[in-house]
Amino acid sequence: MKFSKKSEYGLRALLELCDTYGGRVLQRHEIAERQNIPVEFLEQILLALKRAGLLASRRGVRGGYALIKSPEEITLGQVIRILDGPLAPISCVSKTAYQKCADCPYAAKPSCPLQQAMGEVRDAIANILDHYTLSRFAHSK
Amino acid sequence: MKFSKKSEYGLRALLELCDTYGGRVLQRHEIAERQNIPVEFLEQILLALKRAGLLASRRGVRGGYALIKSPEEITLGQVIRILDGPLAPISCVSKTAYQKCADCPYAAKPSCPLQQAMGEVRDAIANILDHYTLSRFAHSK
DNA sequence: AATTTGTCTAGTGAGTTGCTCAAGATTTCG
DNA sequence: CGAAATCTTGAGCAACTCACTAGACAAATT
Repeated sequence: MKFSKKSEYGLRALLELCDTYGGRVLQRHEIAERQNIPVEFLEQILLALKRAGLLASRRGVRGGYALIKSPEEITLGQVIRILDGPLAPISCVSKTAYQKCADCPYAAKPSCPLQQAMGEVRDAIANILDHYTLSRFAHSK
Repeated sequence: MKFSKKSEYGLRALLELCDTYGGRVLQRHEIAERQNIPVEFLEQILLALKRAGLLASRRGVRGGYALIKSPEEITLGQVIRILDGPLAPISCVSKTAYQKCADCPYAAKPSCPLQQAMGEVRDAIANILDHYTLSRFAHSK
């Protein structure tokens, strides 16, 4: 039931990028050094965030990465879903990636007893993470 | 961010055992068949729950497993922690298995920005799962 | 003693995690 | 233009975890 290093690194990298939002770009090695993240691994993360539309990048000598959405628009939930997949603790209660359980004897019946509890957990997690924006961390370094 | 099959199977097995609580014992193959769980895998789960004090067992001809705590006393949180480990999404916010993050630059400083959010998530999950007892599912088959 | 159960330990194949490496594309600067 | 700096892409890999299997063993019942 843990988040991966990928999410953790991704969030820490975004915290750095928040601090220079609107200003200069940051290069991978700057972020990596400040946040203590293996640079090549960080790169994959930054690229995933770029493909998801959170970051822009420029190659070449004065290249680097920068946020293209404002910190108020980016939630922890978004970031974690990009890097770690759906938040739901079991897929039969996921809203973004629902899947019927294959082997559960309750799957066919009107209501699975576990589904209700797990649904509540999913909602609680999503409620927190989808309302936590990066701006809430700004300059809290 | 998912729970394992182990937890899911464990909870489903406990639902069966709730139904016969106070009455007869259930054998592994009965539970396995009804809940569609590979019997040898289920066994490991039942043994873990036994070692944790939730179940008793008897060997031999009329052997089997039975709950030794009442369904009101067993919470989903307990079960999941036994089978899946701590609930916290990152170990630096776990109450049952705290560990300082090694590489995080915020680890030393008074407050890590992510820790607050993750702590809230942990509390939300624990609040739900530690208050959901097995008795809430009884006879909802 | 034979059978039926649970107990324990180890193994195993597939997939994931966390990370590394190397070749290539793009931009800037001299 | 050419060299250097940077991002880009894709492959590879060791270690681990997950979900399960197998087999020898212990105890209870008949």
